[in-house]
Amino acid sequence: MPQTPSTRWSPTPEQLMILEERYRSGVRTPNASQIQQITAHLSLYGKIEGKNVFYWFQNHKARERQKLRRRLGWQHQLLHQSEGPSSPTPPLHHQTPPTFPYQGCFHEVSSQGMNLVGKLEAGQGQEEEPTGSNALYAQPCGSTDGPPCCRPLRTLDLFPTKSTGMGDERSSSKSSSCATSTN
Amino acid sequence: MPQTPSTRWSPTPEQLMILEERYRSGVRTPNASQIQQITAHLSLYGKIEGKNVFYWFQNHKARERQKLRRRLGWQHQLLHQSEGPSSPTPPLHHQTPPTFPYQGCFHEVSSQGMNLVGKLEAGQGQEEEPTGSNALYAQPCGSTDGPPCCRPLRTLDLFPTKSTGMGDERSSSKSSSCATSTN
DNA sequence: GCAAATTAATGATTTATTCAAG
DNA sequence: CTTGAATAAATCATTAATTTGC
Repeated sequence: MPQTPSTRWSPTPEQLMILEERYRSGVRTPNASQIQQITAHLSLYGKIEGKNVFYWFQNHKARERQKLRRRLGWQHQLLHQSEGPSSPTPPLHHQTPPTFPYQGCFHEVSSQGMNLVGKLEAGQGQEEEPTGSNALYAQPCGSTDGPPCCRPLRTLDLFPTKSTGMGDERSSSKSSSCATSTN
Repeated sequence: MPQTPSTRWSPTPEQLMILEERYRSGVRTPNASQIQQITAHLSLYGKIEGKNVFYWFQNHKARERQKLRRRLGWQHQLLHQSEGPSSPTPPLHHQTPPTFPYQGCFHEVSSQGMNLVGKLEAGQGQEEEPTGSNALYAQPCGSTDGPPCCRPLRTLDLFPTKSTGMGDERSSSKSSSCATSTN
């Protein structure tokens, strides 16, 4: 195939600039509306599709995260998201039916210093409430028009976004109506 | 700095790994025996007490739950968020069985060796703003662009799709309809 | 100086977890 | 208990840089 239709989108400097700007503005996972908007904007500078925008944000985020992790070494911090594939995931299923024996276990387990046993339980329940800021996320989906089979990702339309408080222009709107072509 | 006289326990990577492994294995609320066992195991990698294990599970569980709640929990909670004039009310058509999330802005994958037609949905991105502002997650549900979401499972004929008509078709091949109301 | 080959970036796909709902 | 929805991580594949040979 002499003609290799660019299968891959390549962002133009302008597009990249806009994307980065958006990113810096706080947009990490734009939702449909956001993506549409951004796509429309970017389209003025070159061919682009929503998925490109979506992917870009996804990859950018992931890679930034990756870099930071590697650089700073995410030793022991409050970062437990999922990490390594080191273990082959033992097929361990429910090992023990957790009933509820926390309290009891305490004095038994903790051998030394457990001064706050009493408050522990209580404190745990409340914990800290989320700050409340929310950002928008998008959910992508593509309709490959080739094979007659499209798994309709049913996503509920939501529009939570209540002004994250960042100065982003997040318009919360849903709108997800799409037409799947021949499936 | 010598030992960390921190009053707080900080899980080492190994410990965290083990804990997560246990969590993934299904342990949500370990009982005394479980905590003992886990604590013993973790103690090999660093100082730890049973309460730490207990707390970790409690917090982890709660946190995951909260996170999820933020993302998907608001479905029927704030379903009616007066969007006002511009916001398109959720096109909840009783007819449309599964909500269609993302529209397809996909085109055929003209790849030479791409024989994997089956597609799944793509994931989103997380957020890791180095700028300093941490954002929270919101509810996504967009459909402007989309990652691949076609899966050769069953030919489900979705509604005729209204294809609102997006004048934005710059791509010639793909015929995806991205119908989004002007938001 | 240019062009082919190699390497690095990064866009696009796939996979695996997780919690919630039916 | 099974299914649903959604992400983040991991991976694949292709384009862009860079290097190297002539």
